[in-house]
Amino acid sequence: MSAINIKHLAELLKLSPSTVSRALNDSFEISDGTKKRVKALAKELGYQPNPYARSLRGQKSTTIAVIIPERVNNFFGQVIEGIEDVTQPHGYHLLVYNSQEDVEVEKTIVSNLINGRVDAIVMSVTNQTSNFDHLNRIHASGVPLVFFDRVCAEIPTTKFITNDYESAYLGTKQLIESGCSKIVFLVLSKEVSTGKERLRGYLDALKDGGLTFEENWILTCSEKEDENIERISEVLAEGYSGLGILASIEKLAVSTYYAVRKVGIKMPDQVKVISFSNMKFPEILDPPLSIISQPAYEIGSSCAKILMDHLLSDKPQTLEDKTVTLPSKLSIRKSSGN
Amino acid sequence: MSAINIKHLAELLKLSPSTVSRALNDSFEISDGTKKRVKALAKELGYQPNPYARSLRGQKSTTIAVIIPERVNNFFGQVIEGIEDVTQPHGYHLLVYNSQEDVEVEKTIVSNLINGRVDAIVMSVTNQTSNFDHLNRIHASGVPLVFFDRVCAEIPTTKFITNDYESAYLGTKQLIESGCSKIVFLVLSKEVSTGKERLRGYLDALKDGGLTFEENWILTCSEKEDENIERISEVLAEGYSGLGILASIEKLAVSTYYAVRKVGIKMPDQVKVISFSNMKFPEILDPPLSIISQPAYEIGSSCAKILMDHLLSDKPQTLEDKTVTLPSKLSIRKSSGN
DNA sequence: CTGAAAGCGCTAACAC
DNA sequence: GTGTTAGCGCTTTCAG
Repeated sequence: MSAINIKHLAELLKLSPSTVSRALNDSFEISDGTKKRVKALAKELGYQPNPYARSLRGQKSTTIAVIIPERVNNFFGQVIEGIEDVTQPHGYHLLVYNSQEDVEVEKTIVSNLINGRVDAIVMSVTNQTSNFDHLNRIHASGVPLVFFDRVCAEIPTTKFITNDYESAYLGTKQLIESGCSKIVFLVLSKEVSTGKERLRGYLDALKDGGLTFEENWILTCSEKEDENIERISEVLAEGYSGLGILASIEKLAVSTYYAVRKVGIKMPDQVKVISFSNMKFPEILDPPLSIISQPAYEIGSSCAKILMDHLLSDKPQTLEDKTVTLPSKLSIRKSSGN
Repeated sequence: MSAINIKHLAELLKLSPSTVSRALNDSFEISDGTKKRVKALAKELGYQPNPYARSLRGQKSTTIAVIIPERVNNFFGQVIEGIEDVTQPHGYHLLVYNSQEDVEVEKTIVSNLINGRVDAIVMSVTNQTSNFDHLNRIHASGVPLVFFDRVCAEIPTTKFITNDYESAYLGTKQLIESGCSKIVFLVLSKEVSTGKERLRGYLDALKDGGLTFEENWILTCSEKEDENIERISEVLAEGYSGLGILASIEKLAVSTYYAVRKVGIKMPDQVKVISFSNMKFPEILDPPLSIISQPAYEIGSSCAKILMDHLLSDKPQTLEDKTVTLPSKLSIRKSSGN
């Protein structure tokens, strides 16, 4: 409120505000002597420029928005860490929003970002995002936009994803090779980019592995954990021998563990499990979980690097319409029978 | 950049900017007719007020800073979720910063917040924060400041914590009752408020339980996981019968699980473990982990509520100097021998 | 009920 | 090398 500003400094130094400003910004037209005087006083009084005055004047905010669909999640936490490690040294600030897997919330968030609040947006869309008008509007408004993980093919910009198709293919193949003759695919949304690709990989692996896919092998789950455990339990309770489960989301693997306990069967003897997951300690689960882990930190830092290049460039081109794939890693452990 | 602004709207409507502004803000002195006309056009053109112009003018930012020492962590994720759920409906934005357990980073972050960038700060200090000058400066600058979990007793403001002393006491007591005669306390920092309190609880429980504390029962760990596993392994390898471990941080419990595997001993037979932790699925670890879980979401929402009351008040008082304790919950599972 | 004008704090032409 | 002035987009006196 009563914070110190340039005018105030100028009065104390008997200089004009513009000189003070230039001195603080190391303009070449200011003498070393005044620069020192000005900086000394600024430091002494703990002067910090008002960021919003600067933003208004300079038409940039040194702020980036990050929109994720879920907060309590290792993957997104690591992505943000990657973003922050690249942007913080350049003095950028991060506005972090949680769309809570709700398109309406996503729309609201996005509508707040088209008028200069941020210099760029990094986002992963919700499971439900099938209409892209709000994202098109952002893109049309000229705010640089980068997608990661859950992307929008329709928007021509840079996207960072992982090899979802291939990973799901390999995971499924692994289950088949471990002796599974029925493989259930647990998914939250078949509409979202990652869900689609993982489903494709799963289906192709089934075909190549000589298994005949049946519709009910796909279990579309919800955000309600209890419900999911219940439905997975039903599948487990059928007692099909040679059952495998490919969980496309970590939390569904966790629900499977709970279901296994509920039904009272043995993993991996009676059901084998592989999951997409970025948990830190899959080895200490009972049994140790085979996971496909995404290079979350690298995804975040890559997004940020491309944005920094763009934002710090003298003649910013629009962001290239391309998709960069960073490979995930499959780690086999006991849950899948090995 | 070329975004639509009030002046632009005014020209199109053949009105003055001030009238447009008033209409959009539902001023009582504007006729319903013009209000409708203005709002219609604003909506049609997707007008969004420039937030920084508004901030500059109104001397408030509708933005809150959240500073956490670590990003990939369930506890902090849940806290932020709690904060966001309260602040988002009021139109507040969240700048989230990660101090990475580094006081210097914390200082830098904080110094960027004293000049109007945010209307309030919610923070949990780093493990190393023992000098409070930078926090005092914030407090002196008049920006409302709320601490949670890891607090600064020295700064007279509102703090939300959990019953660290009591929880550690109960956890230790539980280990003693399960037959432990030596209990090792794993801690990252004995300087930080939570570390101090948990240590006190642990020590008092030892005393009341009739165990004679020895200096080497406290194992001060580092941020290096490998090193921690190594040092915990050494303790485990001593083969002390009746060994218990109280981990004051989740990641140290995880390291203990790895150490147990490395050394090849049995949990809970040869070592019993209880940990502070907010992990989502302690039941599916091998063995299921006894945890003291903090009410993270409530802590976050409580911080936010008090700030909202303050910020939305007509005559904001300074935030009361008080500490609110929200109780943690001890859940006993097999890792501690039950 | 509406308009004109000032100013939030900063920077960048434009003077000199 | 330094000062004067204008203006970023908005709200809010003050006029009428």
